[in-house]
Amino acid sequence: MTDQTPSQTRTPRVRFAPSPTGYLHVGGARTALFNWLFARHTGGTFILRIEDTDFERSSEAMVEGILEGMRWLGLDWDEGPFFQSQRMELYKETAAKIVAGGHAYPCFCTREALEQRRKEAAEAGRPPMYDRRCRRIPKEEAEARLAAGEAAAIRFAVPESGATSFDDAVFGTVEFANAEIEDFVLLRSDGVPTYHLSVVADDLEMRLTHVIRGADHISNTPKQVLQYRALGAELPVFAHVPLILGPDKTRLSKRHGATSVMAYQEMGIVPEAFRNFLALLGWTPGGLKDANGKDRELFGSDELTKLFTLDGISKSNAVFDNDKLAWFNAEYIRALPVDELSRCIAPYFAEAGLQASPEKLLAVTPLIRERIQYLRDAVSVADFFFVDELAPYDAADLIPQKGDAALARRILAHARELLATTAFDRASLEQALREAAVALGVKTGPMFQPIRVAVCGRKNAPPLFESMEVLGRETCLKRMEQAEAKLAELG
RNA sequence: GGCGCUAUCGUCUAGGGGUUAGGACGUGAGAUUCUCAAUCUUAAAACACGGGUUCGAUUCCCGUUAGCGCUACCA
Repeated sequence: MTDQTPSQTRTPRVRFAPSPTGYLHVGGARTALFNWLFARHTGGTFILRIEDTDFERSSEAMVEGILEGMRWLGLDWDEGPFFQSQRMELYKETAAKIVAGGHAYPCFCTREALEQRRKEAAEAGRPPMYDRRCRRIPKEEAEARLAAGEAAAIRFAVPESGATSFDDAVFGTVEFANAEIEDFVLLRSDGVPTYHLSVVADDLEMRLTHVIRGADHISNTPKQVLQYRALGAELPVFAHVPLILGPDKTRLSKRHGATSVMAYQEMGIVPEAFRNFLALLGWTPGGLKDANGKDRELFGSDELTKLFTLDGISKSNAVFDNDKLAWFNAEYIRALPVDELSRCIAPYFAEAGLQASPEKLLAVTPLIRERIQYLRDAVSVADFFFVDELAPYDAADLIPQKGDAALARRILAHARELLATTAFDRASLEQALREAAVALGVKTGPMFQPIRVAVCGRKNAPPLFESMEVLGRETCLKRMEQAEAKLAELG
């Protein structure tokens, strides 16, 4: 049976509840994004809750890492961060309520005994479920043992027959036979709640209307539904989001490369691009065509929040495609105003140890913005603007066609003379050098290559005249002389 | 193994009982061009398989297969 709840009619309250056992990873980021988009779309509340009940694996550094990732992505939360480690009383009270209702019981089995039995079951080919032996201990006996100080975990008493189901906003009705659900632990013998208890207690206490989370939680959901029922509480709307996979179609993990959100920041992904990309991984806005009748994919945050609904979420897992992310990123980079882009790339030059004044960077930015996919690429594309000495390059690159070194020499010598006197703006430079090409009887392609290599130190570079203008007469002449010397060496 | 979920180009996806199965990324070709990029044009590229239901299934149903998830006193 399925509980229909008024959850969908109340002002939505949703949450992102990561456990700080690692940095904010791509999958978590998308879950957070979906919750955030949903909250912003509906005018609801987005809550951040840190699930740090696993003290061994949780750390403060990871909490900070997660918050950093959230901030970078621009996913601002309205309440929290709340820490489960600070809400222990709530969980104990909730467990006590469930016990009082007769839906849970103390279990005196030790971890070791449990493990042993599981092993035996595995060997015997039996399902490794808890055998519910402590459920049969008479109440008085159990209380006596508790009173005597015997350690006990609290287990939920799952109905032995029937089925538990829920209506998922993405997957529809999902049903599990109760016989398949084991008597899971609510409270460990040291009094620390398990995930199963703490989510339910918190989701209830925080009055969440929707639980949007990874599809890996589908099988946990009946355990939670059972608790809602035991507590006489109404169910939130569950919406399970398909998982993000690596290129080999296994769940995305470290061995697929960058998996931490901040690694993408370091590569020079812009947050808007990442959001756009992530949003479209497992979700599509309904039937949006551009002027040419093609499906649109570029959506800014405002548009994303306007468009986002749960029923656009797909059911199948999605492979994380770096190439597509790079494309989104390049699109966003090109759409950025020049001054903003130049501020965005500045840190990468500093990191590379290059002195890049804001003024010069601003002049360089329009020359490279169509040539980078990641912000970080700016350094490798534009470093020659900011170095005193060009990195060594192959002198052979100076020679335009079929080893005609003499031609290269003539071009460079002629151009150098010209550049000593012509006005150093792009238009004048272009005019002068084009005329020179005619004078030398050389096509523009071969004409410009030696100059480009001499001035930029590479065969592929931003537009020549604009680059020379930024570089300035002095630098250009110096570099051309050096190139001529290199050519001479070559013989 | 058990349980659950899923299945359209290489990838993200649209579509839906009768379509030339649409778009995007990537890839190939061409155009443009001072190189590279950007841009434009263009090409190749998919309904996992087998049974039903139906006049007709890629679409609905069942099964198979595959993938993924869960199977802890982790979350």
